[in-house]
Amino acid sequence: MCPAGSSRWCPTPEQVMILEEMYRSGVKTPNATQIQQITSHLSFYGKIEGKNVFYWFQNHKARERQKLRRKLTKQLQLQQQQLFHHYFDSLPSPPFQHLSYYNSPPPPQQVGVHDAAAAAKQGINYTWKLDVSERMDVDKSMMKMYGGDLLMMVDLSTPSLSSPCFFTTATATTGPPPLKTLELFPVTASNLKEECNKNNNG
Amino acid sequence: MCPAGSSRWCPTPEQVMILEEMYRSGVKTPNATQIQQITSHLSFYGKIEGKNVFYWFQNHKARERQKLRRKLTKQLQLQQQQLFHHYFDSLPSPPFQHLSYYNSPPPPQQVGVHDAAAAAKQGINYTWKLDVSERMDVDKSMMKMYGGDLLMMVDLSTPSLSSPCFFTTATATTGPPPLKTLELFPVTASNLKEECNKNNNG
DNA sequence: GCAAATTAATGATTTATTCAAG
DNA sequence: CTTGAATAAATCATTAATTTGC
Repeated sequence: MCPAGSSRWCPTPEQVMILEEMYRSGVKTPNATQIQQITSHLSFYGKIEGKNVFYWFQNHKARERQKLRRKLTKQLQLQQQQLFHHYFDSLPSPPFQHLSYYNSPPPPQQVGVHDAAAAAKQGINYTWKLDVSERMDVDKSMMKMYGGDLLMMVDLSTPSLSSPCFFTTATATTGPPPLKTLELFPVTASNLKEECNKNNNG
Repeated sequence: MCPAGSSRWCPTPEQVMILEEMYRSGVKTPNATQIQQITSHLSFYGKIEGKNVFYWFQNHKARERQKLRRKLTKQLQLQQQQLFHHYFDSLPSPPFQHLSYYNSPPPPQQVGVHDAAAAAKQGINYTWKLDVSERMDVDKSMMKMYGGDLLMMVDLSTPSLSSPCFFTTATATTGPPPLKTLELFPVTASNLKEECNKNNNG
């Protein structure tokens, strides 16, 4: 909430909602007329003046661009992974004819922890087992979902790269995986998000 | 509990608790690696596979959004009702010059909507009132904002030219301005549809 | 109390939209 | 302009909660 004698505008949820809807509708750089109309309209929902609207659109536009740029760089980083996938997809005879694809690496704000040291600092110590035999099950079910379309799941081999917030305890390839590590389930990831954002901003 | 030969996954309370905790902690769209790790982990508490985790996050995210939207929409509509009264209660003695503004097919360089059909599909139909007497205040704030760049201000005199989608509502010479236009307050297409669905289902 | 009927939640699929690369 | 990749929205389908009449 907004402090009583705040020196700056605190938009109400309604105001934000309307502004965002207008932005989506194509109003990116309203002129003075539009700004005033918007201001008049929004003043019903709370204290507001023209410059607030002006700044809002300026900032919002800039930050959308920023988001886009970030997404673009992420996309570039993704290229490697995709090449990786295509490589596996073209393999002659994998255990299954088709591998499934179903999701992407998370957006930057969810990743954020870039190394073990940072993770350790915040006391995040996920330690999970990955049962290779289960991967096949998933692949099969995924195959159904997307009708035989390509793959994913393969980046499991590089979890520490694509998903720095999680650690995977390497499972020995011989014998059934011991389940004891399951007890180390994520106790709390309470400040995971903040840390991730913080790191990501840097 | 879950029927024996159930066709769908029935999460245990522990699984749900953990999933929700992760969601709150910032995991909104886990990638394949994370999904597998989560799956492996949750499998300790009961039968589960990757697609269940995948779907759970998809659904949970969507339904949280939906909940939020619904809440805001309700609030908005409530306040719009209040605005209806507020507006007419505060009407000075007519006749005033009022302008109605239709959110435009914006100029090409700011377009987010690619054609009229798309715009129509999105239900873009803002209709606002503008009290001309308020424009003076704006000019002052705008001047300050733009630090002497007066170009911004001049198009106030020709709103219908600079923004072809501004209409002037002829104020009836006999009686008050038409009241019904306020009902056309900004309502997004998604909101409408959502409400329709809600009504149909209920 | 207790099922049949009804409603609400939610898991699973399908469809539409968005963005950018070719 | 078309297409691929990814996501979100909408929808379908089943399970859980609940209401209702006995």
